[in-house]
Amino acid sequence: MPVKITAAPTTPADTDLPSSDEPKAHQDGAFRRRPRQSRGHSRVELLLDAAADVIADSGLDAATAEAIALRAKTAKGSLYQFFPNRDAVVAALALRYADEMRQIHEKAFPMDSQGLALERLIDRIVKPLADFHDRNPAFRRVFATVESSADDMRAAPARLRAQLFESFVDRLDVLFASRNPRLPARERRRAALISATVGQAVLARRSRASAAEKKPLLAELRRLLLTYLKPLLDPPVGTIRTSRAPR
Amino acid sequence: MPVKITAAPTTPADTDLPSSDEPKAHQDGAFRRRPRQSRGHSRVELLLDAAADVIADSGLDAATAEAIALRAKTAKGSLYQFFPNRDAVVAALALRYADEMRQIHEKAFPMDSQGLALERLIDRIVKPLADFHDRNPAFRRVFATVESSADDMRAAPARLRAQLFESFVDRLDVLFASRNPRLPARERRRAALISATVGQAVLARRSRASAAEKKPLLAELRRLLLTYLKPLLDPPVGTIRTSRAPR
DNA sequence: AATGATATGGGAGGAAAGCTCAGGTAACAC
DNA sequence: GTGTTACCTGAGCTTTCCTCCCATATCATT
Repeated sequence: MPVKITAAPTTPADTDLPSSDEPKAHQDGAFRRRPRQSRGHSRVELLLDAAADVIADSGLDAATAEAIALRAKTAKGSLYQFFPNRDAVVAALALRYADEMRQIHEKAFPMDSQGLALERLIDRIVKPLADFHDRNPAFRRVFATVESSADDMRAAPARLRAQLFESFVDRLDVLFASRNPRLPARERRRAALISATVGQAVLARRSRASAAEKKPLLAELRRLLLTYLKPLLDPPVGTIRTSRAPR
Repeated sequence: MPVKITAAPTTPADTDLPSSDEPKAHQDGAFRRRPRQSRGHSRVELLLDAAADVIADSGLDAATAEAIALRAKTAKGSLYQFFPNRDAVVAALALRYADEMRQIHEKAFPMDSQGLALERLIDRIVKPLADFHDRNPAFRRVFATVESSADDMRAAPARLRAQLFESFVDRLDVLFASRNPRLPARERRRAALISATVGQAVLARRSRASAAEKKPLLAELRRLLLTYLKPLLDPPVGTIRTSRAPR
């Protein structure tokens, strides 16, 4: 359903506002008030889990404040205790996903890539991402939001996804550069972009496929990436696959 | 009874998608009342165009009945004259897209594929789809709706997209079979699925890319598909490179 | 030109979701 | 135990947007 948020009166009598220093950076806007007791922390986690469940089951639009609260076995009021509005819940969930995703990326890109066969390298990156999708069925949907949406809160997941994707492409770019320094930069980046796009798409499709098809689809993705990247990264001796200096 | 669902298109003789010569079988649900004067017809077109504009500019959620009517320089009441509800407008738009898309598919898959080089074949399919994306910036968004959504009307675009995708995969499947009859069916279908997924994803990304990158991205997609499909469709050794008369 | 059929526009009604608030309970510090 | 602060609750207020209605305007046909 179209959900527009209102300017939100925001006339809270006092609101322990900035007060002083703030080590937090981005999450400042995501919370109305940060939880201070363990009870509060776990409630927030509960709410995020509930949101993920609802979204996985019935889609983003079904994740109304009411539905989330209900699923979390709590009251709507509690939700608004910590979150300024409904979209902030989804944004926070997106943040949680993004964090985990970033960790996966961190791990998947080894320093010592040089020694690895391309095949192993692809495996090392693709596998944990597939697992992540399996573990988080709501992930795809949270980040399925499209870019525009003038609204700031609403656009948060899309922005986050763009960032995440960007940084992933950057990593690929660096990796490719280290494997084949003779590959021209533009071409290299394009290959990184394509690889990321393709990987994302096939993984998304895989997560909707029947259990029996999951493994073969993953294998096929590997093969696809391998045949695509091989000529770029492990070029046949003495040839560079570009227009310049064919030799 | 909203939009008719016919899964399993498989053969090239069905084309059961709504075409204007059918009185009121399928679109009965999509229209509250069909326009009978040219004025009404053009108003409907105007409304759909307006909806496409709004969606392209500000996303699906922004396309409220009010916003659409405003953009079309008409009144909400007129909208409800023809459409039973807001979602029906989007559904109708989706239908319009699906129609055009189907025509493109029709044209892109030639009967005489046998004689064509794989490279030309890919071109012939990919190019018109890229053009379509360029012509219809709202397309991606209309069909971006995720599958769930218990609502019948709401889910129409997603169903339509699934159908369209399915039929596209079917066509690829048939094409692949004719090019390499020795390819096992499951493997063949998987290749078709992957090809379609990948093509879709890269085209979607391309439509968001800068003007300068559009062409190279398309070229890269072609190369990707070529290297992926080559070993499957034009197997290196012991192949039957037949056009007809396989034996 | 008359007259019925069709189309238009704007506003009322109402449902659904967002959000608030006053009043309560739990946790923690002393 | 007492005080303070953090948290919880859920009925209800507000907003948004869908949908209906109907007076008025336009068309189409005799």
